[in-house]
Amino acid sequence: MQRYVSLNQNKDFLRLYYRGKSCAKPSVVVYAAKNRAGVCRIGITTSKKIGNAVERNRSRRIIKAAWQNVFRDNQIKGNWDFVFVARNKTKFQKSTVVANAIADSLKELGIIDEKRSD
RNA sequence: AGAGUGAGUUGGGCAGUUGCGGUUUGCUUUUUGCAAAACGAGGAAAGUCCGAGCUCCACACAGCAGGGUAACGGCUAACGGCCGCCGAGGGUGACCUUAGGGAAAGUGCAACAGAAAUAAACCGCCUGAUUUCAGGUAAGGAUGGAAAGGCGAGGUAAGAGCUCACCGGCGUGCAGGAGACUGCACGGCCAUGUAAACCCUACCCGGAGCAACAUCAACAGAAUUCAGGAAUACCUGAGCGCCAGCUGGGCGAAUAUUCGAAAGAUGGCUUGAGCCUUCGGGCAACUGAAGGCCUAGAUAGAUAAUUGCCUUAAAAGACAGAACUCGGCUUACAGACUCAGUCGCAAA
RNA sequence: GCUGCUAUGGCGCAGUCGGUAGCGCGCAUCCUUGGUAAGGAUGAGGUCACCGGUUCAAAUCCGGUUAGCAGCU
Repeated sequence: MQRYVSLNQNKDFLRLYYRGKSCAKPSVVVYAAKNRAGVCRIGITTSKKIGNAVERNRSRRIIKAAWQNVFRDNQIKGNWDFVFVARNKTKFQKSTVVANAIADSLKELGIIDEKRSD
């Protein structure tokens, strides 16, 4: 299993916000777009509205753990860039809840198959 | 048992599964990848309010300007910090608070009210004159935060430190103390408040900050001047750039420097005024010796997710995330625990 | 991470060597007009971001807190 590759350029985030497909859930917002990098890359946004540094770090870790569960349990067609935006509820939720939310979002966007996500 | 005071500790633990960060070791070996091991956020990491180390700017210089501190003695690398102690204020008490030099060097300000605000006569009182006034007087009234030291007695035409006792303040002398200061005696009777207003006195401070700075890579542009003497090299004068503000003074010039543009890699980056234990010195802050230990170094940013058990009356919950590093201060903080004083009540 | 600046009526701003806080636009009422706009008159609206200190007295001086904004490779 390969570790995640993170997005760190502001232009990558802007590209997903303007060009990518999006799906909003109460716990997390997902943006997705295809890339040519050969791997799947993710970026996590935690704004100052979430809270102080501890709460932002907490949200980031929960999303990262949820993404690792989704990436392990599902087959992703092609290479995509993802941006996950934390919301106010994220820091109070378990990572399993957030993982279900991400999986549902990716199904709606047609990135993963319905069958494999049991 | 109750109320209250001070000081300190802690800030969940254990195990399983899936994962993360740099380090070390081994295998593979151009990078890289794989495996194993131990380690991996705080008491405030926060605010950035002080003080230092470190780096660059003349290994940093002088004067002015500017800023800071403020009883006294000590501790410290240093400090605006800490300890002790003095004065003042508060509390029945344990104890707490305290930017606490100088207003007799000078200047400014003191609104409104009040007759008058640093200088005195509005009412009143007394004397002369006789209803216009002149003089004396700070006892009493009224205003104010503050009204000419307070209060009592003598004294006087009425009054007044005019005189006296006590208290307060100032000065001098003596005694005690390391000193601030305290106690006693004597003297004269004067001094509003404000210095977190300017200021004076004493002491301290050069500037900027790890996004500093160094090396490598990359880079399209601009500037590096003029005069005189001389030998292209040097000297003199002016200019330019840098040296936190001004003045002096200093430094600089072609594989170099400065400005601009671009923003990438590596170092700086963790062994340090370090931590623990024992013994010694000191009332204490702190310090000396011996022994032991190595305890985060990321660069969009690593400590997570999930399950079970323990602790708890119950629920793992408060405040909160290192970013060059230390010493403090301030602010935020659920719960739990320890120690030492105090007060009144009851009982013995 | 570091360095600065700001907070005053609904909005934009004065006032900061202390002495009872104002201006413009906006708002309300009245006048003017057949009616409206413009104009004129009157009025309301303020914990001077918050907490403490100095002072007789603080928007102002001093310390702390909160929020917002700007700059630095």
